[in-house]
Amino acid sequence: MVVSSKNLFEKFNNSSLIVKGQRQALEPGFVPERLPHREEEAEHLAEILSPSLRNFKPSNVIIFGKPGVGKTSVVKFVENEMTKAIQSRLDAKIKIIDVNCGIVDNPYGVLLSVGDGLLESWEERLPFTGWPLEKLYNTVLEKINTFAGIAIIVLDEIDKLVRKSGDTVLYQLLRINETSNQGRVCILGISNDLRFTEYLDPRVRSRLIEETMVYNPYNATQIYDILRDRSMYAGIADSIDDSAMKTCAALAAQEHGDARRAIDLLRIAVELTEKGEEGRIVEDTIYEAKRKLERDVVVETVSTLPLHSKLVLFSISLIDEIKNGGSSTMGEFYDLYEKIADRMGVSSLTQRRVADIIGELSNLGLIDSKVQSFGRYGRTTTVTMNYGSSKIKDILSADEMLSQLKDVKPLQKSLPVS
DNA sequence: CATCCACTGGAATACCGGGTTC
DNA sequence: GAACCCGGTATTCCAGTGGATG
Repeated sequence: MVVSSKNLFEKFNNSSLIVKGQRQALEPGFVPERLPHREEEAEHLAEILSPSLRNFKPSNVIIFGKPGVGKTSVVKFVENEMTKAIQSRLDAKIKIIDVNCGIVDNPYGVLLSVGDGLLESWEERLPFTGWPLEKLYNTVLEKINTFAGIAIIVLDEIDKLVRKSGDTVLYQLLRINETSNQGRVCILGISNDLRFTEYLDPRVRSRLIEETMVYNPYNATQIYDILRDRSMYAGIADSIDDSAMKTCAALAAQEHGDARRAIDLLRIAVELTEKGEEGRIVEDTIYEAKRKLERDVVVETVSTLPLHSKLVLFSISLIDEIKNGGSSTMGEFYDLYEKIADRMGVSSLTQRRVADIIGELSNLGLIDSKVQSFGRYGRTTTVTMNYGSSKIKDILSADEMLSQLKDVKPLQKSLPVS
């Protein structure tokens, strides 16, 4: 091995030749100073929330829109602006509490986040489990009362919360305004799913949804503008071909106008270029970035799967291999899965549970599954692989526990001829 | 239109981390 | 600090259901 006399970090240290500005501008969480094609939405939201500056409770709002259409960005942007506005008015008592329901999706967690968001000092943090829900709720209520201002609770991915835990937390939060004589809460929900309100109790629905906003997907031109903006912030504008930027925008526009994906692509293209020699982002770099992104997503999702999901996926890929891309039925891969689990010395899950795992894998896009009826011969789910089974097996083999299965072959006789 | 297999929704159970009480 | 309470999560258990084919 050649050991250079230079410091090990030298080659990473000298800043990129491509990124001459803020690198964060290419990261998912970045909130720019202006939001191309979302100015009106930001203004509208600010208008809805503005009563809080005069100590009135604003209407509750729900923002709908597909992923990557700027919902969260607009909200974060307005939050920042509002924080600035509060600083110049000492009389306004406002707290903004962010809850990401994609992560915190149970009643206890949501109430806890609200309670912690109202804290004045670090010491009074609430226990993250253990208390009866009622006690937690009363504590939160008390805190809101002593705060005696307006708490704007931002529930990102509110649809996930409702789907998983129902609407009781929302009911409780809304009830604060009737019980509390001092503080007020305003709920700002962000949802990917237009229909989640169907799961709500009518009383909750009418009180929660006082205002709605629907953000439409961006088209290619709009994404192009966003990308140009971001490349300015990042200082990469001179290093990227216009055609590459257009391609990037076009690819993302095809996927429901998802600006986040466009920015992801751009970021990866930048990273690829930094490692390569050309020093310029061209159209091909974007396509290469796209392939890398897709590959990474599959590797990431497969390798972070829980053990039993991996085993199920493994069985499916084995059968897929034997049948040369054919589909397999519940009976087939469940038998195989049981054998594999047995060989590994772990107790197998029931078929019921495996049926759910199939649903999860299918949601992740790793497999396709559909229920098929064979008349007299009953009903079953058949699944097909979405990615090459050898590729999936490779990723799975990276798992220590599974590497020993590399050479497992299902017995031919266990597979009925289809 | 009966029949067959397993899909599917919900109740039940087990276990976990953590607080509370005595 | 043992025994118990609490809510969350994962899984199992059970029973009702679906739907095309023969």
